[in-house]
Amino acid sequence: MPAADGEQRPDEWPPAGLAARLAFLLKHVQAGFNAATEPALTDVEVDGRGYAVLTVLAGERPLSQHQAALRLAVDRTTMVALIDGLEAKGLVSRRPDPHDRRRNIVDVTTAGHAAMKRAGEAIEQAERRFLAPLGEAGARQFKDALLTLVSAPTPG
Amino acid sequence: MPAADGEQRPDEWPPAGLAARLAFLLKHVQAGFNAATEPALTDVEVDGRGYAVLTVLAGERPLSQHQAALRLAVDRTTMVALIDGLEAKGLVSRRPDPHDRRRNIVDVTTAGHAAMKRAGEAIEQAERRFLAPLGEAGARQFKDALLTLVSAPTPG
DNA sequence: TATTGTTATACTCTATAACTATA
DNA sequence: TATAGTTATAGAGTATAACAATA
Repeated sequence: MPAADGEQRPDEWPPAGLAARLAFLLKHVQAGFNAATEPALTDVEVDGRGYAVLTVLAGERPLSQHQAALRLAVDRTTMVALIDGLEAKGLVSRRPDPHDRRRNIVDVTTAGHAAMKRAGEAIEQAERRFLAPLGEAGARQFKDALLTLVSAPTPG
Repeated sequence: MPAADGEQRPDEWPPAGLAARLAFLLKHVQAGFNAATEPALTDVEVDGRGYAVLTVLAGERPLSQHQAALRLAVDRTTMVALIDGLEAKGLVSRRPDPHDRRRNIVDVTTAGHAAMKRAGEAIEQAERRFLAPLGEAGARQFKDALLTLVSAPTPG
């Protein structure tokens, strides 16, 4: 993505031939939302990824690194760095699973819960602003559609 | 994205805390659609990106590399490699702009038009399959919503 | 001076392979 | 043998900086 914001748009946006292409639309909606969310999280200790990790860890406990990785659909090697980052900020802590010492159980600290709450508020506000062009009912339908596709068996 | 397909999903998918988070939904819908599209394009000479470049070049002529880059919202340095790839396959050709010799005008060759047509058919079929869980009206509404967001002024 | 194409370079994100320790 | 965490490494994708040619 090229500066997504600072970059000027051509006269015709989106280009006529791609205005109905799902891949193009998804890519740029995602880029637009990420660009809109980033500044909203500058005051918080976590970015969108960190928020997602905290949310999964806080939602279902206790969770090992690998279990959290499965729920987020990221590789367990990716999870290592994510947890490292959160742990360095004191937002989570690792401890060995007493029942299976191969595993690290990851707990969300008090500071982690606080950061998650603040990030969540900023994110939800960013979502409302971003989805405003759809209207309230339209935004709800849009999210429902996304959820349907994400939940769909194989293809989604 | 971790093998998106081969990877097993956890019991709860998407995780409860993220089922309403736009970034998470967009990321995984996009990943799912890309995974669904890729095999559909194995027989064609272009991938999704190449198809998008061809479509923009064929839709509004003549276009320089930089103009095409603006329409696709990619950097002009990125466009160089994209055109290189298409040119190596004989799908586009570069020629200097007679009115401004700093510019390369990029033409879609006959082979390029043929590849674009075949890719377009495969992609549209993949879209229909992927969006099937929404129903016909739902799929149309979903695409309309994406287009609205992509077209929105600054935030999208 | 500014713009276009190009190259070299670097950065982000994430996966694969291989190692250690546990099971 | 298989799994969890870790590390090192590599690949994809894309950006920034700098240069040559042209305007």
